[in-house]
Amino acid sequence: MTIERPQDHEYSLERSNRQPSLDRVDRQREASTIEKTLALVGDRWTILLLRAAFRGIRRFDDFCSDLGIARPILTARLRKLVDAGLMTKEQYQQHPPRYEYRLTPSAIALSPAIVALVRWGDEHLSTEQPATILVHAPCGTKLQQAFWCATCATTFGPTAIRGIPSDPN
Amino acid sequence: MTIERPQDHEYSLERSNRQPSLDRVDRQREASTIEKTLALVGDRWTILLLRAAFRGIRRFDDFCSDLGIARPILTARLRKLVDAGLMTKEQYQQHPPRYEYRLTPSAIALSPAIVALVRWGDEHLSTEQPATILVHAPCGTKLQQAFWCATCATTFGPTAIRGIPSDPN
DNA sequence: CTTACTAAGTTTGGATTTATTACTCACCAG
DNA sequence: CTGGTGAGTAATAAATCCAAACTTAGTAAG
Repeated sequence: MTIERPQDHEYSLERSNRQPSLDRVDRQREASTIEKTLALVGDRWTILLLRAAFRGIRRFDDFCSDLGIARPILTARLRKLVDAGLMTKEQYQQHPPRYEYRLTPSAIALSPAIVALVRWGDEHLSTEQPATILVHAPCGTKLQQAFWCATCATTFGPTAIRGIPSDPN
Repeated sequence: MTIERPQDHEYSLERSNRQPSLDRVDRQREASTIEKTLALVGDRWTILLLRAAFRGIRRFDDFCSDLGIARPILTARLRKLVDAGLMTKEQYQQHPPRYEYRLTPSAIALSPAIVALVRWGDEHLSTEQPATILVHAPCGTKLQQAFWCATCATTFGPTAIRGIPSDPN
């Protein structure tokens, strides 16, 4: 009994979607958002790509040589990010048509996650001094990252987090 | 808040040297940490696995049914995480030998990144209300996440981040 | 006017990685 | 001795990755 998928190749790369069994659909409600998030940015290149974009890289060949990513994969990733609204492709020159890719506000909102990953790697995986450190621009102090409670006006660590069922009403 | 990218390649120290081989090595030094990080947690399952562990899941089959992950992949991912020191495998019962997998402090330190991803997904990818929301345990207020400057004693957003070359001591 | 070059891709074919289905192994319960 | 469970392994099918070559559209050099 084969499980032939109907062809919905909107994004060829997203087709790794798992075929839901029934209890999976149930879990869908709870977990699908992060699954969607990871389907979008959870591969080896996408975060690297976004990070390069945060560093100011905008053009196809610059991404290519900066990351060492193969061209077809870069094409696919850029297209996926553009389709997802994380980047825009803009023509910056008419005569030889040339494009550049820019981050949208939605992608910029991902920076806490990327920063957290970079910082974790620097602290737990790196043997030597990281080459660059992230600082608070106005004062140059090394950046820290924290959970923040507006009510208590305090920062806190991961042990003080709790997940509660959302109560929309 | 303006959509100002936190760069503008004024000081692109690293890109001045365009030698392909050198450039690669050079990039190594700067980027290898995040590349290692992503090699470890940057696939579709590992983050999901960690998130399940954060929710309290510890046993092989529970991961399996909670995530819908295939067994061989779960085996591989768990082994990778154990090897990397993110989880421990502990025998909790002798007679039929049974194991449970627990997060190490190193993995718990990843929670800001995972939380940031979950939150981003909830805000930018989800159509409906997320099923659970994360709150500050003592007071129940919805958690926020921020960059924090110890010197200025203030929180700030991604636009106030700058990367500077690290200056050891 | 032919050759060379650049930016931004696409095509091709093979190597590598991931996933799925089916199976093992050790133990326990009846 | 049959069936069930937890924790895997094996074999195979499928998707993905990458390198290198090719395309396209325009510019520059000789």
